[in-house]
Amino acid sequence: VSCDPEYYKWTQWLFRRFFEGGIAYRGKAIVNWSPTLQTVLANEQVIDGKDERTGQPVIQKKMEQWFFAITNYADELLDFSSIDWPEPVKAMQTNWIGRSEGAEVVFALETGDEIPVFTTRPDTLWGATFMVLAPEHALVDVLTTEEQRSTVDDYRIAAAARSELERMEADREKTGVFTGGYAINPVNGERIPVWVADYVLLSYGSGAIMAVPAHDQRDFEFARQFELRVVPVIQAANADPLDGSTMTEAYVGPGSMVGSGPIDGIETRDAKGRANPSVAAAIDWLSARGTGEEAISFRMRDWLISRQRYWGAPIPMVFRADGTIEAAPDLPVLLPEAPAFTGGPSPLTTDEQFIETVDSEGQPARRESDTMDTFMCSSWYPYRYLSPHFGTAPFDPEEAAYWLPVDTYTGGAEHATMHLLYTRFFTKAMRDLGVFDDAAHVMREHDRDPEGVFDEPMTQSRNQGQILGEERPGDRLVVAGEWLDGRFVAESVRVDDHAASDAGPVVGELIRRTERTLQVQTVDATVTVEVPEGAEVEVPGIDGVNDVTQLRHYLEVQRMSKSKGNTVNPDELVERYGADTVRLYLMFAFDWEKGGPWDSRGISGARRFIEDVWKIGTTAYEPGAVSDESSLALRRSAHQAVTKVSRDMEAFKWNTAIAALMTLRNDLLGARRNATVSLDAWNESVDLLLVLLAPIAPHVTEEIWFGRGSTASIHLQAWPEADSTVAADQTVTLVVQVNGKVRDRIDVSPDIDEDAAVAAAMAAERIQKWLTKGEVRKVVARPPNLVNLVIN
RNA sequence: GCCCGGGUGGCGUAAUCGGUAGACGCGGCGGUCUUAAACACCGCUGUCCUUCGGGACGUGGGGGUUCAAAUCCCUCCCCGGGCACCA
Repeated sequence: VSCDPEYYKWTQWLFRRFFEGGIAYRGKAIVNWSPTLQTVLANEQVIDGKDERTGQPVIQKKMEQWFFAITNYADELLDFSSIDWPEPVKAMQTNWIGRSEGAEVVFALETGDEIPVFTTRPDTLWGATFMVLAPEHALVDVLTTEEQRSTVDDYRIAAAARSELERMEADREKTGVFTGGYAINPVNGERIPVWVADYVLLSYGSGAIMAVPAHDQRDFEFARQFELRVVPVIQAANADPLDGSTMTEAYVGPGSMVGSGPIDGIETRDAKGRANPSVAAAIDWLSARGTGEEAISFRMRDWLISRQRYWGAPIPMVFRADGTIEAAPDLPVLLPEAPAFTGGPSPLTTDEQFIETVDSEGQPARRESDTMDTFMCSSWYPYRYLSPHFGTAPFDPEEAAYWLPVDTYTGGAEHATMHLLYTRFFTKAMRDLGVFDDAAHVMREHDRDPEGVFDEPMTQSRNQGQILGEERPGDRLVVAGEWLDGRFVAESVRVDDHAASDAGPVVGELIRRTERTLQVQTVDATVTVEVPEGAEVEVPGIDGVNDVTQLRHYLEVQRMSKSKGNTVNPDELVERYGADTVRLYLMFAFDWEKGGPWDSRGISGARRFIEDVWKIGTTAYEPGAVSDESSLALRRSAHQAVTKVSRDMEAFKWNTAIAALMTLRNDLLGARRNATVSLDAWNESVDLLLVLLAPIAPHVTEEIWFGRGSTASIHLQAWPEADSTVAADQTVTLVVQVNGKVRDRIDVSPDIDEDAAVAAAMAAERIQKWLTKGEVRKVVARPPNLVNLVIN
């Protein structure tokens, strides 16, 4: 329970370690502020300019906050080589981290200042015809001439007022203003104008760019908007030379460098970074001259963990009277129990009892009133599970040495760039700050190598899909009434699933209902039907006076939500079918990693299966005329099920594991009918069915298990291993193809050799007529499964 | 626009290495039981043609490689998810 002080004491303890180790720091930055939630949010928690919880817009605000230096780990976080995680999650994290290779190039200003610029295309420097700074860039003030001052100030104020949402609007026309200042292009000494525009973001790179309009679409649009020079420096093969004054879009593609001094003629490709010859040449040339160097830039920002909220663990820091900051000496720093909630700012900011404290020297000081992002608590909880009441550290090193890392972790893919990224970072930071040192020591004492054990929190991860709402057709309505101004005003509405389309003036499926207005899909149109109070509504099967609210409208397949009325209540299902049936159906009816729409009809098959297992396991079996052959056949089925279920469970293929168990069920029912199976074979097969099913249907299998005379729980039984001799097929089907098409199937021994297989194929009854149609030119034999005869 | 998934019967899905397409289940059809219905049980169920022997077609579309393609290659279309003025 992460809100319990026994837990968050250790969250705070970890924060303190992070602070002492330089991972946690206080910084001033432009951050996401949610006016709705009255708090700042991490970048990861802002989606399309809106907060991920309530979907309300977020604004940008400059504030001093606590950050974690997750960017220190950017490169290591890109390395997934030691873990088995889903491709989409790895791709999302990779994109989120956003590594770009390029160069940092320093532009000198006429004021004497310098502006470093990050670019992935240093080879196009000779085509840089202007510079652009983000509106918030510190040097804008310095650069702006008196003439341009008011224009620039107005633009910056307007940019600040613009929400993140507006700034991101696609296809927005480029805006910007000239500062009046100039920079010197370091490669050719050219004087280029410096502009301010909000398409340049302060948060990425250095907040300033060199603009190469000929070869960057955004710069091109800006150049055309403000009539700036366009100078091409890439010549595509077999094409006319580009003309900067007539180009209609930027050229981004391969070719060779032109008008670029020392790198003229060098090939340029689509490759990134040094893999592109022109980029490599430019970096080398810049480094040699000291005007630039190779550089890597990341899209990911440091993790902002301050929250102006009541809940969450208080950040255990103290502001001292002399302006310095230190860690709170005693942990936990408890949340006050009952602060005054005003609906405004966090109640902690006004709780003087909480705020007032003393520093490590006993001098009056003030507490940090912000709490930590709750993702902080979830970043390390698997470690607390090891020893939830351990008193002297976040976890018991003995347990950590034994268990870590987590073998398998499952959850939704929506956590890809939040929880699953944070927890990887957290583990790496904990490792580097020595939090796992004691556990590593224990491992060495037991002659185990701790190398790499604490690099990643979870070795294997899988994402489950989502069960969506069930599709449902709307009621078929027959509406009588009259047309009035394009609407149909009803006198009566009747539900009739079989009504002919000419059974009334408006007949069709109810698609939507809002209050007393119906959308009815007729054969050729969607009709809006107004149902006045007092109009007659008739719903067969519902007694008494009916009302429009009893009409059922169409439900499309989409996420379950109360407001859409498409939820399925698991408690009701468990009540009706039993927990084992519901669980089994959920595991059987979908590809676990994919999910899909709920189908209420299918659950009967799961229920039937459980009932069959019950009958098989609880009704005495009485063998009749026993044959070794059928006894072995049943045992084979059971042992093959062991193989399939074991393999499928490891692969999270619950649906096919259950299908294999259903096949065994079918064989057991058949065996009981024929009664030719020995009692031993029957009992062995039933026991295997129960043990294999136990993880999926734990209650019913346990009850049957004890009923069959066992004294120990089925869940304590060893996982069965298949006997490969028993599981081996006695005969296999040899497929005989003619020109790749299946023409016959014959039963053969599994160890048939190639010659015998071909001979059997040539002798197969249904092959004879094909043999008369031509000569056998070629034979492909894959005994014991297939023989293909090529005839023409 | 870029990056990931995915597209197979009426439906959910299956097919481990390029080798029997459709396992398992739902639904549907036929039958047994029943006064009847439900339940249960048995059989059939990709599409089309058929002289009932069988034949043709079939895994989003088109093209290719191969004795053989749901599976590999090229190309296009559609659906879901993520990112996106990231220099």
